[in-house]
Amino acid sequence: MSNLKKSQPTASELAVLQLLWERGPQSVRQVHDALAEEKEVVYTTILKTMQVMMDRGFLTREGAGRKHIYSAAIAKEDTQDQLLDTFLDRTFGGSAKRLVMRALGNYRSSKNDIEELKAMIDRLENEEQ
Amino acid sequence: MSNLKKSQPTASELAVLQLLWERGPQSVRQVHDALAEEKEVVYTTILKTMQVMMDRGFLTREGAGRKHIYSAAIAKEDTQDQLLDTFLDRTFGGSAKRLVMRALGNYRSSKNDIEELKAMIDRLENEEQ
DNA sequence: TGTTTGTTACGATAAAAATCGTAGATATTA
DNA sequence: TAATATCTACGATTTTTATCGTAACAAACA
Repeated sequence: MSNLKKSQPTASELAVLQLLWERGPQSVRQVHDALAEEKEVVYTTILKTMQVMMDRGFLTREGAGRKHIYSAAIAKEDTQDQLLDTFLDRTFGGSAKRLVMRALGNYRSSKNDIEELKAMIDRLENEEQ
Repeated sequence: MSNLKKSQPTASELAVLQLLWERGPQSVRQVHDALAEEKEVVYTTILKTMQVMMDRGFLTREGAGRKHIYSAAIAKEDTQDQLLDTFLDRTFGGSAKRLVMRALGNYRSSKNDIEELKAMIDRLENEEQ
């Protein structure tokens, strides 16, 4: 059984990925402008980050003329799952239950959220064999 | 409204904290020996880490003779809450619901876990005004 | 055509985190 | 007491992450 930890995106890389997942393929300029609204940052910083992400296999790109258009090369769900797993170990000693209870306790849920949650629980109960 | 990000413990620091939260006050030697079971690491690395954590206000200590006994100076729950909040933003775009659904989907829950979860949901529903 | 503007490549630097080695003091024990 | 073992303090180094500046080139356009 392989126990290799796949390398995971860093915080800044994740910010880029979030954007690409949400808005689809983007140029460095687009990513920069969007991120710069949150926090001042120089264009080439984002460029460099995205070039590193290419090397790490997190992004692909297409050269449309002189510009490049970047896309996420790793799936949102897989990535989130891996990060969740790491976070769970580090912070909650691996207990998903504790994490869930805490999240539910700390953040307000709408009526709708609660309905979905109930449905999820029903599914879990039925899955059990 | 203060928007200051309190500095949060790093991954290695969290490993130390987990131990102290779980087992209570410990010497560097004890912490080192426990952590070394997981991953080879030199004694002074842990010592240094814990000294830094003192500076950062994450630990306190008592000098019992020549040895020091360290305790966690920050509360487990508070710390977990802050880390959860950061993680939620970074990885799930701030959506607690998505995080919860994912956690429930990915990790097996015992009958007991599910009961607790239902109880929690009932509480949430009643809290609503 | 020549000037301005936008883009990439890439090294350099800075900042943050993790790791280690050595020196000096104290305790233990042979 | 002398040798050995255990600790702490602390600087230094390494590793990882984040940030930036400059050069080269192409595109737009005055």
